Amino acid sequence: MSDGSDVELPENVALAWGLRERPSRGPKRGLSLEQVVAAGIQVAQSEGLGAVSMSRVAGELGAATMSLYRYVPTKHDLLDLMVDTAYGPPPPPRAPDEGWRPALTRWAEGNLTALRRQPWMRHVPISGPPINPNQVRWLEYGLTALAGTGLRGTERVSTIMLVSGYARSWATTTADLMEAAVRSGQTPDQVGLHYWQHLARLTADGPYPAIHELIAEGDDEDDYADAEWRFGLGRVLDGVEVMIQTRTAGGR
Amino acid sequence: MSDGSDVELPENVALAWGLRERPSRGPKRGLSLEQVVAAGIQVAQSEGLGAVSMSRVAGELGAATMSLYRYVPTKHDLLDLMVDTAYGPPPPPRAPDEGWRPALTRWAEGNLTALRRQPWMRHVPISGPPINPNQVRWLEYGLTALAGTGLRGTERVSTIMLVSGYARSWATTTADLMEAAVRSGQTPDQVGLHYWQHLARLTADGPYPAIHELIAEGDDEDDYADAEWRFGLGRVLDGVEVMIQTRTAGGR
DNA sequence: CTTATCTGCGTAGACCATACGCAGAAGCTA
DNA sequence: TAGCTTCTGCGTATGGTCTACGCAGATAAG
Repeated sequence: MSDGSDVELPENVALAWGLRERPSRGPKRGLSLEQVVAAGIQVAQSEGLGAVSMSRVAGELGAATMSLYRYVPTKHDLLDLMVDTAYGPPPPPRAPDEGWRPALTRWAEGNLTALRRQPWMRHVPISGPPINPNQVRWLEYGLTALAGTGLRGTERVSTIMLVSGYARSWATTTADLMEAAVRSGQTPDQVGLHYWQHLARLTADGPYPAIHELIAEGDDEDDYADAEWRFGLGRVLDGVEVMIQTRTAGGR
Repeated sequence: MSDGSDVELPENVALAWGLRERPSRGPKRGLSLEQVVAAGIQVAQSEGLGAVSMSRVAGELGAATMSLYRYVPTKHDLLDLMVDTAYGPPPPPRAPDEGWRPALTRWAEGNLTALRRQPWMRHVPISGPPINPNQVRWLEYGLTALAGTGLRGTERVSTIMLVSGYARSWATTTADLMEAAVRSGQTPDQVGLHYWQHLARLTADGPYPAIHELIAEGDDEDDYADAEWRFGLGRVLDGVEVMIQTRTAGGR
């Protein structure tokens, strides 16, 4: 019956997958987990993650603070749930006749889009490997993009982590810049300009030749941001391609 | 005298670069910024970032909570300063006769080592582009590794960001796993095993062929962690190499 | 010696997460 | 139908958090 390898699911995971059947004894619940999560997302979206407190979220629902703890074990679990549903489902998976590269590109851009639409998500620390429903769906589609490439299992996983890590860090940096701009009432361009000015001044008297060369070279692109994203992603995928080609060619 | 393009440095940056001369009027200071930062690091290192509160750090120094605000404008600025000094200086820069790839590899591994030595750093959210002294030094050496490769300025910056982002996200995931293990009194291997077991159970009845294939393939490496790190880094650098070679060969 | 300025720091305000326990609602069992 | 069990929302309380404000005393300039 039980083979001993069974370890019961952590509470938060069971919750995320909807595996907690409501008991039939007591009074009916006035709220639902989905409502609580949605209210949390709404607060985060409109006022930032910092505004997400148990009492603020409860207020949004017309409930008392402590009521939320009937739906969620801990605030951090609520945040995890919020991230999972705010991320939403992944973009369409690789089509039968599609190459791995366009599929993985779409997957990466989906990551970026999700993070851009809900920028507060970048401030929720990653609590572990992907285990919640949407996270798992994203993982599935990411792996699907790499099926049949000859990459080993761990390599496929590493590649997915590599790409999503890139999307996250890129989204983070640009969103930080954007928010700094809004805070100071400037355009992002101005903020970027000030950054380089400050950097130039601070490094002026020190041994920073590479930075000076960089500054001297100047930098006035139009579609700067998007080009930079594409560049990084292109490098990552080129690297993956190199490996795939050696696998496909060399056989072994 | 002033050409109008001058924008004064933000307070926290000036502080980080030691550009705030102490005024000569009042009584002598009982502490120094360095001491405050060091105390913060010590608390973070021994009890985790969560234990770093103004009162805890002040206690470490035998001072009152509010005294710290004579040295640091805000708690978040303290955290930024802590990260900058805990990161420490970068590893040796690219030697004259050294290729870009070993130099950048060393740089990436330096990132990883720093993050591993002080794992609490991963929980301090990145507050903007690198502007504090050690951050700038790391940037300098990273760019140095790419000097003379034919890469444009923005491309060099993107590459650096790509590599450091990879190091950060990889360090984060492994440290999370490690801490989860410690918390539950298991070995990291056991935690990893449980993860795959849970994932298998949760996806058992759903449309997750790629995940099932991954699980079926099994995964029992010895030096698993390190191999995975090297794989991702290798992919990134291969991608960079592709671009450098087209630049070097094709001219324009 | 006066005066300006800076120091450490006590107090207080406005939050926060969450442990505990209670009154009442809902269903199960007899 | 009665009683028991279990579950509900949520009030209260504990023990934190950051930091604004302002005061008493120290220091040095004029």
